[in-house]
Amino acid sequence: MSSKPANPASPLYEQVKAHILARIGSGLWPSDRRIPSENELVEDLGISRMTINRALRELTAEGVLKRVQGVGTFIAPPKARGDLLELNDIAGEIRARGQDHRADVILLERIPLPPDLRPAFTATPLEEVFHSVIVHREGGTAMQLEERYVNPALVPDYGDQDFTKTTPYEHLVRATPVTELEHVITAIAADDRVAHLLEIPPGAPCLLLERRTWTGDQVATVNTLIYVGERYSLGGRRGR
Amino acid sequence: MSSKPANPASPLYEQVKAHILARIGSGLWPSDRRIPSENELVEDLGISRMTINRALRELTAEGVLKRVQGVGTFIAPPKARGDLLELNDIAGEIRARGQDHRADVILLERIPLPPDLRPAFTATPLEEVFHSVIVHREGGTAMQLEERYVNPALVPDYGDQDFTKTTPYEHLVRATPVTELEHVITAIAADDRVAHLLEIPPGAPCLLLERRTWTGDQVATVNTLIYVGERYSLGGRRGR
DNA sequence: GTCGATTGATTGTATATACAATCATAGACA
DNA sequence: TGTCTATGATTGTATATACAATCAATCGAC
Repeated sequence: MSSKPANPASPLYEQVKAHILARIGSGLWPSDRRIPSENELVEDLGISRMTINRALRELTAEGVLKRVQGVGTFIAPPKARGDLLELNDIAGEIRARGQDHRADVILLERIPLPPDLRPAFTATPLEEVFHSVIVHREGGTAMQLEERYVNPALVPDYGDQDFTKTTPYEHLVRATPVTELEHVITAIAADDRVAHLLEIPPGAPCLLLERRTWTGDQVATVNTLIYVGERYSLGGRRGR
Repeated sequence: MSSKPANPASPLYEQVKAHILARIGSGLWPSDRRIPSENELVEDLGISRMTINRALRELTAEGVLKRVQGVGTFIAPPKARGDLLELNDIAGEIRARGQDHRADVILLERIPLPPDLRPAFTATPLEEVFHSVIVHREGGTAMQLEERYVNPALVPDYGDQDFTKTTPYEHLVRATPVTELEHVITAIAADDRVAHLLEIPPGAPCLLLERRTWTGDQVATVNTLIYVGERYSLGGRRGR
């Protein structure tokens, strides 16, 4: 390795961090790779060990590295992402669990905007919307009932999709980049329709997630997602 | 101020952090207060300046302190929050609706750490925790059952609070600046205990929010919040 | 009274040095 | 072959020292 990192405008410890991040970013140091020890970096970079230590310690605190006393310093695997406020890709989640995902398309059609949805689309007056109802299954067991109303101006081909092969999520994420999002979560008891579609007893507790997304200044989607309480939870983590 | 902080089981810089967090938690050092300078803390605690500096630097990175070169070190104000992922102040929400808030304190005690909570506090081994159970009412109607386990090292006076006058939320926001947060949300059917405390029929759908917060590298609180599905929902909005 | 320079206080960074703690490996011995 | 101990490598912490950079207050000149 070469001598002192360049860019004297920032402190040395920051330069060491940048040096390491560049090696990670370039793929030179992939996940789980052991990097040179502190003393090796002292030789390589001609910087004091305490400065190296600070850089490595901060990258460790930031989740970029993991260190084992007596052993060495390793590139940490990328963090699993998942946040309540993000769009939920139930198919992806199910597959990530090594389970078989299946989508039962109950309905997919273009309809006149129902009067009770007018308030939701006030900002984006429409005559018609796409309406889809899909049950997502994990290993055959119903997990989520998804009902969506989609703005055809943004996704003209929504109605042509085969949602047994792809999912609305996958399609919408590409077609309607989310610039704003609002949601409400509560718990409901499954009524007869929901209980039937999700194959649970009437009255069983379900998580109801209502969500509206915008792309630019247009309402893109209005979604009602119902999860079987016993089979699903939403989680997230937020930190420094 | 007295001499070296106690508890030699942890490194000095951690002890200094705990020492400072205890002063914040006790209300001795409120928001925006300037704390003693590094050199003053060197005198007060008889520890090297580099060790003090490390403690203060880490608390700054964690959002607990803010530092101004040439001026001093200050207690950072609690961050403005207003998001699903943030702490929910049910009392504040109820009052904001112009409704009367009341807290029924079912229990508030200091207990040995229950074995089933050990995993939650793995990162912060404790012998004891504070345990509180409170029912929050809006205009007399039960809305939320709140159960909390609180780290006494961070909030030594938690057990002395009158939570009919203030709320755990108000107290904890001050005492345990949240530097990391994780949660799980799901829907449950109220069991007999919950149904009794929330005055709802057994089996009624409730939103279950389980949350764990960290202050610095210590687990601060482990919370179980149960909301009556029919009476409460959690919402949020996110934009660019 | 205003402006600029100086001073003192404080935080910020870097280095050298020392010792502690942990881990993995190699070697010795039964 | 299995166990135990010693060794070397590595990270972890603590201290002392030095200089840099920034801020606020004070002082002096105009």
